[in-house]
Amino acid sequence: MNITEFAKRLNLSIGTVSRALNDRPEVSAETRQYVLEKAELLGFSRNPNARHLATGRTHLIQLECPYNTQILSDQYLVELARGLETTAGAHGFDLLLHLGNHNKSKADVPAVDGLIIVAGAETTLSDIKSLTAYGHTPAVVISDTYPTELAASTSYVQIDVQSGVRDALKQIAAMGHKRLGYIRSDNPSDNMTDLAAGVGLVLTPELIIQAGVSQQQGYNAALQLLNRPRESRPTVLLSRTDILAAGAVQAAQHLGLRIPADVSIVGHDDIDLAALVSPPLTTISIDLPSVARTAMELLTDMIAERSGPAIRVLTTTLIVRGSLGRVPVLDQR
Amino acid sequence: MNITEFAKRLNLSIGTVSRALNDRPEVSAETRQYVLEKAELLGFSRNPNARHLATGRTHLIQLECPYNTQILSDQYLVELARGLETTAGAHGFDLLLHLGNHNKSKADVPAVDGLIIVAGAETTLSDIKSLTAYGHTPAVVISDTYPTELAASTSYVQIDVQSGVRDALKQIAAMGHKRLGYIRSDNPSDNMTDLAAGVGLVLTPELIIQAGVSQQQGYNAALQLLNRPRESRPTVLLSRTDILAAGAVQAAQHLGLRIPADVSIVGHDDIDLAALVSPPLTTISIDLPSVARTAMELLTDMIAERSGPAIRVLTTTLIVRGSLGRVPVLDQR
DNA sequence: CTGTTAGCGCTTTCAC
DNA sequence: GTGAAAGCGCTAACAG
Repeated sequence: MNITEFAKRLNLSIGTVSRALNDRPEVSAETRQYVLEKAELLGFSRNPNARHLATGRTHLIQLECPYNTQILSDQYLVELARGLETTAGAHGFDLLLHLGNHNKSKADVPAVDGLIIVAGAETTLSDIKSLTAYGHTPAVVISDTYPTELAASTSYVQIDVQSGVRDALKQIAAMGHKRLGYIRSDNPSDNMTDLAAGVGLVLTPELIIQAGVSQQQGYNAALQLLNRPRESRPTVLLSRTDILAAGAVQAAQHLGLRIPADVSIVGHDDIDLAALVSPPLTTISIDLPSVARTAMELLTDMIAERSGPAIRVLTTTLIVRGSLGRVPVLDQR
Repeated sequence: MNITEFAKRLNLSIGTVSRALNDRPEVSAETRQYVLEKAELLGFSRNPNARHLATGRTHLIQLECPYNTQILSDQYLVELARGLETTAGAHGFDLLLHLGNHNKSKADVPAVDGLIIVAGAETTLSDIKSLTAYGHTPAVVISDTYPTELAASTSYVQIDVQSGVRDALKQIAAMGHKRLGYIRSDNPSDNMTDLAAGVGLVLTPELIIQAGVSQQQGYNAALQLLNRPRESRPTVLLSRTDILAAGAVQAAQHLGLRIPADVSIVGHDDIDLAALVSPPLTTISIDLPSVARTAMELLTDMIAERSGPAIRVLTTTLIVRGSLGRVPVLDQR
């Protein structure tokens, strides 16, 4: 049944029915009530496609993820998606999922009101431009690096990883550690050495391992670091993600090292897994619900043209759990 | 720019342009080529909403997940979603994500061509009916239980958990185990006791624990089972999910039990995690890519009206890894 | 093979 | 406060 037939049954014009259904102020309360009741009764609901065409809005937001990226463990992704969906729902939007594993022809881009782009290490400005049809579709990019150039109609939620890392390093130094190992993912652009130096820790190149994404890769990297001779073996490992850290925990255990008595391990992201590993991971927490909320609010504001593009920086914080302890006595200098 | 203006610039009628863009056979090759080139050049692309209204199709498939369900670890969900998206993409469909954590008013259901419903323990037939608008929208339900009643226009991909469980139990029995512990999730309807009996294993009620979903819950359940007096302590634990099994592994290790020398552990689902735990989990594998492919093909066939609702049963298979071994000598009878 | 035109089902002016 | 009618931008049936 379409609105014409429905209106006919109610002896009303389609205009009135439409206004009632859209909660417009011009209809009398009784009429609105009557229309709503009848719609329920007769099982009438409007054709979304027709509304989309008439209004130019679909209430759809596309979540665009890179296919394989370091920070995105599956848990991270799901936790973020849940947060986004909740906020989106509160604003009347639905989430369209693009995991980035298929190359669509530019022709049949779905009609979305906006995009949330989760940036990976390889996401370029030109990717963003083509996704947003050169700024025609409002978008929010979630990234851990500061945007070098701003695209039109594109906001940024920048996750300031440094803030939490700095806290972690401070804490690590306070615990007496001198030799830090760093298991990093694929992102080449971080200045961990400088940050470490800032708290008096020396991070030499041999103690930095480019690991990747998976727990297995974290395991291998940690093995390599922990198999060094005792006097140059790091007493604490910092990992770019919790998944890598979980692998590091396994590696330590396989080598018969106790955590944190023999070696401390610090993760990053604070996904659910972090608290479940044993010992639970001290980790640098990204407040994902708050990332999701911020991103979605920037986006809905732009869609509603309440405001233009903006940049929000969210800091990360250290969550202290059992995997970080004092430096072993033997390694105190 | 809309199709009218675009056609005008090409000195063609909108009909011809539309046919060329839709790859219809009635246009000459040169015209089609010309239209395609010009579209690219002038940056013209059709308004999806107008197409949706005119064709009655959106090329959108809604992925409906229960909010919190036992089988669905985040990894399981993402692996399934990736598979679905790949197959959907190959058929020209996009995926709309509904994680089920917001209650939408029935009024603004998005316009989708079909649904994939991941059934949880609490998903009822009436849930399915309301999601599909009482069979008006084609749907495929992915479930591990056999549907009691069929909804109209609704196909089923049933994951036959029993097949793999039977294999696992056979293998467990062959390894000499007598006392089996079972860590189950929230789904009350399984006949593990009967299945165990089928291979000569006795599964008494005390050795079945209703755990839940999380790794922590698996840990607790395993602790409870493994803390029993030696002569009644199970020598092998079977878990309903890999996440629970991962918790069980932790519990065993905390109790100083070696896996599999002192206790064997078997998981379920074969998510990526299973191979990464140490020792890697023997687990009952659900071939998620194949679940995804089957579901999506059933759905696209129904959408295209190539075929009606159907039921496909996919079996599970045992993947043998390090966490399952022979029964300890002391426990041989 | 191409042009013309009638819908698709709604929203939204514009009258009254 | 309500009705009538003009779009929204496309597809597809119908002529030619």
